[in-house]
Amino acid sequence: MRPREFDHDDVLRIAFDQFWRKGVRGTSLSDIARDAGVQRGSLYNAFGSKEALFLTAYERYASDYLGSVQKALGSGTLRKRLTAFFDLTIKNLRSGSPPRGCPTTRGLMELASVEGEGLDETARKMFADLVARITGLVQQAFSEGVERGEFNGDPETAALHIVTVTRGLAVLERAFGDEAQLRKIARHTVDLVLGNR
Amino acid sequence: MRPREFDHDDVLRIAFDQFWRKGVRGTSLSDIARDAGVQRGSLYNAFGSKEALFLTAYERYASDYLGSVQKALGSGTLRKRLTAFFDLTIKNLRSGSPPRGCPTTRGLMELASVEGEGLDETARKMFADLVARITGLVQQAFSEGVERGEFNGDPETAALHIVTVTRGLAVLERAFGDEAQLRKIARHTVDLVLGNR
DNA sequence: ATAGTATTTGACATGACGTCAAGAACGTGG
DNA sequence: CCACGTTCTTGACGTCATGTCAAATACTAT
Repeated sequence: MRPREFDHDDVLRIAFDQFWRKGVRGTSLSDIARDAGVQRGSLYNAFGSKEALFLTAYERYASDYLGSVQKALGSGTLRKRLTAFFDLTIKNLRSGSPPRGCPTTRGLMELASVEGEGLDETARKMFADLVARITGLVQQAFSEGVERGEFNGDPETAALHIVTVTRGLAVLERAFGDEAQLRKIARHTVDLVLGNR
Repeated sequence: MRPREFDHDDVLRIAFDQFWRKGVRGTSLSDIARDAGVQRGSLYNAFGSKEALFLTAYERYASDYLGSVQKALGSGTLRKRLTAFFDLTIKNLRSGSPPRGCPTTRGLMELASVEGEGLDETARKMFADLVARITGLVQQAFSEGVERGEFNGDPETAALHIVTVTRGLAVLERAFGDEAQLRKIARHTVDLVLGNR
């Protein structure tokens, strides 16, 4: 076996960063190859296609991100948990300079086209899966809140509402880029759901 | 002057439909030209570029859509107005078969990339403008609700929250495509904001 | 050492966007 | 009524993207 001349993980990091900044369709393999100091052909050999490279790179991100969501939602009062979750969400979609928005939401809206047979459908499932898992974690936080008398209502509906707001924040971020506004909406939402204080 | 051999508006409709279905970057001018029975060159002559064609086509949609939002939010109790607004939102993003999602949200997330100088920034402003106008209309509905004693709270914050939820619905639609779930979230949001009935 | 195998590399095919010059169709002024 | 100019159309071209392939290359394991 001839040894690979580049680091698999380095390329994945570089690729994800480019995809995040410029979108999947807006990023060419030549860009990534140049940035990584690799020949384009080597990327095809290692990953198969641009789509496959994206999926692999995104999976790394998704698993990391899910971990931090779990951590944010894992301890403290329900109010603390939700606040931490919103903080994490906003921090994520305002990361980078200039900020890059939410990779999941951006990817989902960009790739989940209608005709989608090939990648589009695979990618859609991946994004949808992440959103579903996150919703599950939020729902669990609400359920525990019910047990502790911090919340009375349907945990599933409440979780869906919270996650919907976070996805909406990802959209508003692209539209306005006003972080203070995003925080205001987040605070308002928590107050609305849990009562004013 | 040689007369144009195709209908300007027909092409805009066809183009917007394609952009909506497959995304801006996912649609080629050849596709549109074939669909419209026009030579690709004619499109360049008439509109200048793919981006310009998209902007023109989108502007038509935006102005129509803003009109229907205005209508939905224009009369009845505040609860009726918000419900009509959510109904319109969901109907819009579930239109077509298969459903095509929200063109504004999809376009915004697809095009509002970071490097964005040229089109990206122009398009971003256009999308952001529509979202801002809609927010204004919702805010006005809340303000009138305050005057009539149907609501007490900050209209601006409330409007931002509502619009955030509608943008979030556009994202969840792509992820899950479950219309009943979207309606449930919408109903829950109205109840949350206006009190349980 | 050598044979085998995976990686690299460069050439190629296809299809996208966009430009350009030449041709075609129509109004208009003599 | 005819030639002229303006606009639209058409096809060829350049560039850059994705993806494939065969040949060259550099290790590993026998």
